[in-house]
Amino acid sequence: MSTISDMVEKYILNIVKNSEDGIIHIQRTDLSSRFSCVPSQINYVIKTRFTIERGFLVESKRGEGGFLKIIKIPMIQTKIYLDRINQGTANYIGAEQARNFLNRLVEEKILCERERNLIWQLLKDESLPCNKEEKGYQKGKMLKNLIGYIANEEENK
Amino acid sequence: MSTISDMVEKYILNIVKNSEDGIIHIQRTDLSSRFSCVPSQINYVIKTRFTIERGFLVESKRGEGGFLKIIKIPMIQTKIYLDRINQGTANYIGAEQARNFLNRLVEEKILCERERNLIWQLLKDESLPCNKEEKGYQKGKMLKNLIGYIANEEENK
DNA sequence: ATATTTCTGACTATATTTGACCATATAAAA
DNA sequence: TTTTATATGGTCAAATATAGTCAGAAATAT
Repeated sequence: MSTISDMVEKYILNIVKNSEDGIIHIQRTDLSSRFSCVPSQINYVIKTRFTIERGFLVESKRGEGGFLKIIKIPMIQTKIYLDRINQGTANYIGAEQARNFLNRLVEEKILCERERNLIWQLLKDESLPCNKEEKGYQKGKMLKNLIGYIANEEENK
Repeated sequence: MSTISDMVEKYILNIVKNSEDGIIHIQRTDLSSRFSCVPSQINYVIKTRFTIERGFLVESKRGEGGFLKIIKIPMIQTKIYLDRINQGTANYIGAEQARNFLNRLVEEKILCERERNLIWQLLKDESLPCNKEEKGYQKGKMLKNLIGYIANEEENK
């Protein structure tokens, strides 16, 4: 009882698994023709299965020579970090919460002070020209991606 | 998976790298025949890859003995550079522009690679859950705050 | 019966490639 | 010296090749 999306997921996972460094390049059109589905279904699979929560980062490029780049990051570490900031609402992060989280990363020597300060310049509310509600989601998203990156870095040591 | 434009870019970069002073003269027609493309594609490569954000200036001359002169901008004093960039930093910043800018700061040794990578996690479009228009202004705002911070880093100590 | 997940397609966004037409510098001819 | 021919490079819009978004239909699970 496997859907097309499940099969596409397995197919991609397999390629990632057989790759040297957990980084692969594939083409959306190739996948969609391989599985006889519309191209946008590949986006659906990416969006629902290759998330930061599941330990993946995805980048892409359009036009001639376009591709999907899928990057595997270790989920366990990601999860630990995600759990730490996810006290309360899942995706919404307040300013205070964000600062506390960064400070904790400094305490744990995951970031140095300068790194924290630089990051804060982008994360602080004054850098986000939108309403309070949106600011919260932006901070959430930004921190999640930061976490994904850091977790990946740890792995590669 | 490399486009013609990518190859032309690499070819030129290599010549620049092997030059004494980072200044080279090449001919548009030579490049286009070498890579079997139309001459205007060389202009495309120049326009998209040899930008000021990436640290290049390009001059040219037409007619008999014409050429493209590609200049790798040498290191400038940190503060002057930041001020110039800050002046030139529009309110609206595209993703490519942002990345080029960060890379430039790394080249100038204003940021180290890790700092750039961390910052990119917050600045990239995937971290900004809003429409394209807003993303541009957010990146502009974030970069300005980042620059402001770096420019005053000494005094803030 | 309703909620959730999956699938589809029309429309959008972006990167690259191509070609027709334009601009300018130098050399040759008048 | 002025005009004309030749040799470069520049611009811009259209064609092509990818990928992304979103809303609604269809299928599946609860």
